[in-house]
Amino acid sequence: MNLFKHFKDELFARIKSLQLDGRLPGELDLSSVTVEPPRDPSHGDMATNAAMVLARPAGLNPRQLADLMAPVLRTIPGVVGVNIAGPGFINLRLAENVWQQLLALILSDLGGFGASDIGAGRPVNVEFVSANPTGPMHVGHCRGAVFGDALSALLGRAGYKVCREYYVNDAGAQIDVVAKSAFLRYREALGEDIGEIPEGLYPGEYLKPLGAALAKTHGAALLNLDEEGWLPLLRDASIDAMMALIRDDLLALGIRHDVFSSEAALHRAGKVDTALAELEERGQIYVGVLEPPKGKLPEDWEERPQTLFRATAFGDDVDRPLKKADGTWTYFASDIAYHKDKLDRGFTEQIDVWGADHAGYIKRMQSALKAISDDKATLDIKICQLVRLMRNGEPVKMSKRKGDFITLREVVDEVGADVVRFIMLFRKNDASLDFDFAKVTEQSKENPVFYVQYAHARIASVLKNAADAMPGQDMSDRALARVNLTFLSDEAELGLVKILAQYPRQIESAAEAHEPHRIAFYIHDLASAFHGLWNRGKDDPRLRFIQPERPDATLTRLALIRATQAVIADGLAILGVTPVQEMR
RNA sequence: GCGCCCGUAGCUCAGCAGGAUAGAGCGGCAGAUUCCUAAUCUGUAGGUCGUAGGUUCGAAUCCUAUCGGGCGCACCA
Repeated sequence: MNLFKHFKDELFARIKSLQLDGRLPGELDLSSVTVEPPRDPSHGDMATNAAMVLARPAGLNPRQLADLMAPVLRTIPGVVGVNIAGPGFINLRLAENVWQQLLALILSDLGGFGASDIGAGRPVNVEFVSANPTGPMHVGHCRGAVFGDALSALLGRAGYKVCREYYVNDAGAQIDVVAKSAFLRYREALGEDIGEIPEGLYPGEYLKPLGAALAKTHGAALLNLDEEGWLPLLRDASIDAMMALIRDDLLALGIRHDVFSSEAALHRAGKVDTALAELEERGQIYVGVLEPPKGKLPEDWEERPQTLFRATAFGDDVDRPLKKADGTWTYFASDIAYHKDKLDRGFTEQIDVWGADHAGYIKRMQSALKAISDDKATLDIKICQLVRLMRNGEPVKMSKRKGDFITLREVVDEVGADVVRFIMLFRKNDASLDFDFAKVTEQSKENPVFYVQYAHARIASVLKNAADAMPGQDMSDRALARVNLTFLSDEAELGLVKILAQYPRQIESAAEAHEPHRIAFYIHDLASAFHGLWNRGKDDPRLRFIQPERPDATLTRLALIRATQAVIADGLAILGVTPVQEMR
């Protein structure tokens, strides 16, 4: 239930009636008219820019138009005051019972309050993580994983039919490297002394269990084969084992994908060939020579003709190679096929979540989807910036060298999935982020995870104390939804309801912008408003939530904080963070 | 050399696709605990929104240029 949308609909109806009366032109574009909370609450409860936006097409100045509209807006049920301010804002003040009814409505449908239908059941594909199956996930993957999952949940809440997808890069040369590394571990498991792992192979211990498993199922049989013989088998086994590791890591963060798409399968099914043939038919592929990059030339640069995609025709800066020197498809080529595959599965709205180091590929990928879909599909690519791990105020050093990188699992084990998730989401995705092990587990308001959790737990505690103080009183959600709320008129308490009222529009705008961090900030604000209210009871005992001698007032306030708690929990659920009932 | 991201209070960051006097936390200063968890709250000081132009009723937000920081830059994934 988006109250702002409700009043916007009412506003539009009033504008229409003015048009029918001939007091406004019949043709007006209302698309940029907004109804929002004013920046300063003293201005009113809702503000619209209608008079400013429509002034020119209506042939009036904003103040004149506002004067024309104001009397009509006063007739909207629930509006008790209309005033015109600034350059032509129209501010609406709403009756107390609007807020009282809204609170009752929230309580009658705690889970459904934030839900929106702006997605209208449209399918959207969110591809995230997509780490190469060469080992366990490391911290670098963490942010994209959490972001993608929260974005998916957010879109789900906004009425989209979301598919969480993982693209398995199981076709490249690095798979051979894992396979060969695993083969060494296999020999090791059979008792051989393999010595140092050679340069260029993966030295990680995580391949040992795979080696042991292979030794168990195959015995020494694989030793008799030449590389041609064992490599395919080791490839498959490695991919399976590594994906199992990765799924496990993801599960530790509470993440589950709906679909795992294999790059190798794409090739086997001939989908790369058909996708590229389609581009070819459209004349978007040609053989040409690229200009060498300006500035410092790559060591082994050679000027030669290449098979190129005409990316420049779709907004990219240069045309992009589709074939390597040896004639095989580039990664980009199979990525085109992959995005076409998603399109063929019905996803005209696609979102990719990438690390910052891939930012340079955004334009080409969007160009490609534009070309292959005939501009019928959209691809938004969200970039997650670097996370810097900090310990004792110092960045944690990580080198690519043996064993010296921090895994996702280590971080989750140390601070917990909830903390990891919240911290990752308490920042805009394209801003870099310091993750300080000490700070994120600190129990103080400086730590936003704690601060929000504390608000939730505090409410749980009040509800428990209330039950003790008023035995026999029904305090179930259903009972609270029927509480007489006409007592609710305190400015600060109504203020909390007004913040609750914004939740649905926060969901909608966050979903539209593909920015889950907005939800994190919103519930932080909500928690802050609650803590403020709580503390008023310190100064004035009559403002405490629990008033044993005044059951009506108590129930009213319980209703208020229960709704607050539910919205916090709902927001946390989108972020994938478990709300706690008590702090420890 | 080109492209992308970032530049907002001393520090860390928001700013709801152009709106009213630019917000929050930390840090500074001044306060609130016989009482629902003070693990919290209240007040106060602090900003030429990197700089310069432009677009219009109106710009932190859009456009151009410029400075500073990060990332990427044929054939790896």
